[in-house]
Amino acid sequence: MTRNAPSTEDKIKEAARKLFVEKGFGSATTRDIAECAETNVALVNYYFRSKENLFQAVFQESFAQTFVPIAGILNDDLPLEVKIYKFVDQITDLLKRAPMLPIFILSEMRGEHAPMCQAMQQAGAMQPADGFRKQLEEEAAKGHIRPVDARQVEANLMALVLFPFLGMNILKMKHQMSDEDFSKFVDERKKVVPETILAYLRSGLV
Amino acid sequence: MTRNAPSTEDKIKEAARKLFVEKGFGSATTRDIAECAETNVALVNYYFRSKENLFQAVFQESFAQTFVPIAGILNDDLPLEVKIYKFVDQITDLLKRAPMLPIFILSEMRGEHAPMCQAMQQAGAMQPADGFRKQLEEEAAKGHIRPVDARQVEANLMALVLFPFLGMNILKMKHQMSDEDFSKFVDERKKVVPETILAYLRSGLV
DNA sequence: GTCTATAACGGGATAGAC
DNA sequence: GTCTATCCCGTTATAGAC
Repeated sequence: MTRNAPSTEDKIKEAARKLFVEKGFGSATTRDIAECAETNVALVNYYFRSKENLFQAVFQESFAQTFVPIAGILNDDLPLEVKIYKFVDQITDLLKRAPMLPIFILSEMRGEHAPMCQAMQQAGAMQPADGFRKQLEEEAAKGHIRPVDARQVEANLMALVLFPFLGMNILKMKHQMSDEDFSKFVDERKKVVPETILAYLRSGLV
Repeated sequence: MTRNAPSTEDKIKEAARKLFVEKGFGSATTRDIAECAETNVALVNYYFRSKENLFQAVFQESFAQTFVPIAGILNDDLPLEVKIYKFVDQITDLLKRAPMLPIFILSEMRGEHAPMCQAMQQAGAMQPADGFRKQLEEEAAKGHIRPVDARQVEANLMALVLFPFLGMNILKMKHQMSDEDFSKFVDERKKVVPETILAYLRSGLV
């Protein structure tokens, strides 16, 4: 089972992924995409019928690639502390390989494409992290952590992990970071972020 | 001193702000903008010479409106705990009035417009929060908090405050929030976020 | 300053040959 | 499946009358 040469369809989708993520739906053109895929516009429309269609395909894959693992780990059956470290570690590594995915998803999910949200909600791409909520309630009942709003804790986790990638350009500029500096910075956060979350959960206990 | 009717130039800039923020540079058209400002495309180019020019004007104002207050409060001369509460409170209220600003700024700061970053860096729009760093060092020396990397703490603060607005659509969808629910959610964060930051700073002290 | 009209170009999409 | 050529429309920008 050797690695096949990618089909034209795949090359187009890859090119589309690259350019949509980099420039957004409005600024990426089908001509760009065709050229980047080393074909022509006719083939783009042959395989995907329209730019909008191609975008939907790319967006949904990107969304699944990012947010399904997030919900997955949160609902895993693991001790709380282990889970939080695992979450930060794995999502950080995932994002280091695709740093523009979060800003792409969040920025395209407005304006004309805002209705997509609802569509994906119904497609079940967006599980409410119920397992995580229950776990927090149980730990609070046992007195291991203080009682908390699970939505707030989940938002904090997502915020702390995603933000450096969302604001990558600003961070690099502000602190004059090279790519390598940035990579170190987010690796350090594999320690900082879980400590932050756990300090909050454990604060105010008698 | 009564409220003057807005000049044509101001109406155009307002319309541009609305549409650029809502749809992004690529998807907003000068026709949209002209119509929204109740004029015509000729006047848009009369006042701003090009779409790109108009965009720059709008973007720089938006950037200053968002990130200058952030750096400002962090460098204020206030006790640490007071400052953190003030920061979260004021930035949250600011963003409640302009919830799309953060996603607009971060999403436009890529691709073709990425070079803008450097331009604004040099324009001094991006002070490194040096006062805040020194304050954290002093407090650590006094044993009030543990020794920390100021960049990480600053990133945490920004992340926790900005993220709900960056991910507004996802949050609302995920938790089935109305506008009012969302407003309550971010108001609750005026307590959660400072507690989170302070718990981290104070954790591990003997 | 403001308008109408139009130029000049680039965009998405398709027809039709191979 | 793949290509070239082309259509048609929307877009940015400008010319020129008022």
